[in-house]
Amino acid sequence: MEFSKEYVKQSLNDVVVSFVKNKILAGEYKAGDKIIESEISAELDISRAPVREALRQLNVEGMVVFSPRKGNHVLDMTLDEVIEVFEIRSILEEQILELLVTKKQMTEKNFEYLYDNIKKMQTYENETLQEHDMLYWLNSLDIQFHRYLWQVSGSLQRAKILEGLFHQLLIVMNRDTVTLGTFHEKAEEHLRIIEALRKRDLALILAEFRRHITVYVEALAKILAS
Amino acid sequence: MEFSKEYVKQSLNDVVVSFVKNKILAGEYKAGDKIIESEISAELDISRAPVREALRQLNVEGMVVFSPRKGNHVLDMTLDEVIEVFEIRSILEEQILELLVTKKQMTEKNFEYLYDNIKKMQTYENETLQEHDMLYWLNSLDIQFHRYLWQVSGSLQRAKILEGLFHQLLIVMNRDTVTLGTFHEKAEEHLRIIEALRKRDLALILAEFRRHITVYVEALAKILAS
DNA sequence: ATGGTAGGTAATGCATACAAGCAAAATACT
DNA sequence: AGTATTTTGCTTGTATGCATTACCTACCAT
Repeated sequence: MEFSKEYVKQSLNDVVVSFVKNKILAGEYKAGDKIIESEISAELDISRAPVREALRQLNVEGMVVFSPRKGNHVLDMTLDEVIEVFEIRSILEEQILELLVTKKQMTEKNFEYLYDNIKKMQTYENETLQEHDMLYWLNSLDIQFHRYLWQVSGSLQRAKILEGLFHQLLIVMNRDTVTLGTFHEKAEEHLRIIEALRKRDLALILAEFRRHITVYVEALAKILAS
Repeated sequence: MEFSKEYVKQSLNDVVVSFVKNKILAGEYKAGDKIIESEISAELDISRAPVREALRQLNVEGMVVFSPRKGNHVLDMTLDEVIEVFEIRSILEEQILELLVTKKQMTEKNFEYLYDNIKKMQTYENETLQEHDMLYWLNSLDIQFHRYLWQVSGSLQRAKILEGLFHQLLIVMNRDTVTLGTFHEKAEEHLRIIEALRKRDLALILAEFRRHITVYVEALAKILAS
């Protein structure tokens, strides 16, 4: 992932968007939780104006549900809705993987970034973090892995849509309890996708990706069944 | 399309969103045009607060580009970007058509609505409207046709995404001059899709839909080449 | 003539104050 | 005691004013 070297002052709007997204990654905002404008503005010591704009943005991206004058909430979904989101995410990310084989080929440097990402996820138990921070760290690695592929493909529009869908699924994933156990397998699945990408075997790539997705769906189905 | 009978007071935010979308349909906002908050708030005689929120929403949906402190603009796209949007729109709408064959089958009433929509589009030359109003009327019929299919399929998430993509393409379509001549063919293409849907022949449906899309892409390519 | 600087203008970014609506607690009435 | 009604508080909706920044223009200096 390339970053501009120049310092870009980000608006308070962006600060709030990142703030909320990070809380979702950390499992701090769970499905159905209230999101009160004044609480966020107080916590960040800013006014409600930028908070409102950020929440509107998160609403359009699907993570926040508006209930005018009643109180806004974190998204909650039924299993059917989750499956719909997965279908959309799958097809878009499959198109991206196809692009990475046909048009925008991965460089050696790109592969190095991804191997490094996977390695970090595999060795997470060595870290001495609290469960809460650990969840945030692992989810960050997970989204960085996918986001990197989106970036390299050059498909900004798809990346923008996937950004929202990914967080929607994350909210449901952290619905009740926190399950850290699955990340080892997740790293393994990521590795298989990358090695298929290296072989530039589209059928294999898609097969590995679909397996990756299927594992996720089934985990979510189990969570929502309880 | 079913509407609630109860009167629902819509927020000023929604008013502004509709206002801008309608201007896009009417070809009044063209690619790259400035969108100034204070102008809209003055025209609608409201404050800037709800206008800002609406523009933020339209920004996330892709129709408005923010340039902090420089002045916000209507989207503008290169041909490559247009093609990317089309690829996303195509795959999502194809999934919807598939749903309409496999899961949510169209009722006779649904078909009637669509036939009526097509009929209105075919007979547009009888109307005694200004060119400006005519464009708005025809584009409204066009989006209503597609939106209806999205609604019937029950895929709210896809509908939400497609809503933005559709308007993005419309902006490019009305880029320079207004071309009303193509709507006759468009109505014809819509009709062919519907008749394929009636036969519940998925391969035929997708073939007709892709033809519909291809015609559109080529028209846009011609516009952007000039 | 050219380049740079200062000031004015126009647009968005943010803060604050007040209005409006909904829900639940508190009160009054039967 | 139970039900209707009032009240209060919480949360979002909207308006307004000031702050900040980018651009444009004019002017001065080289």
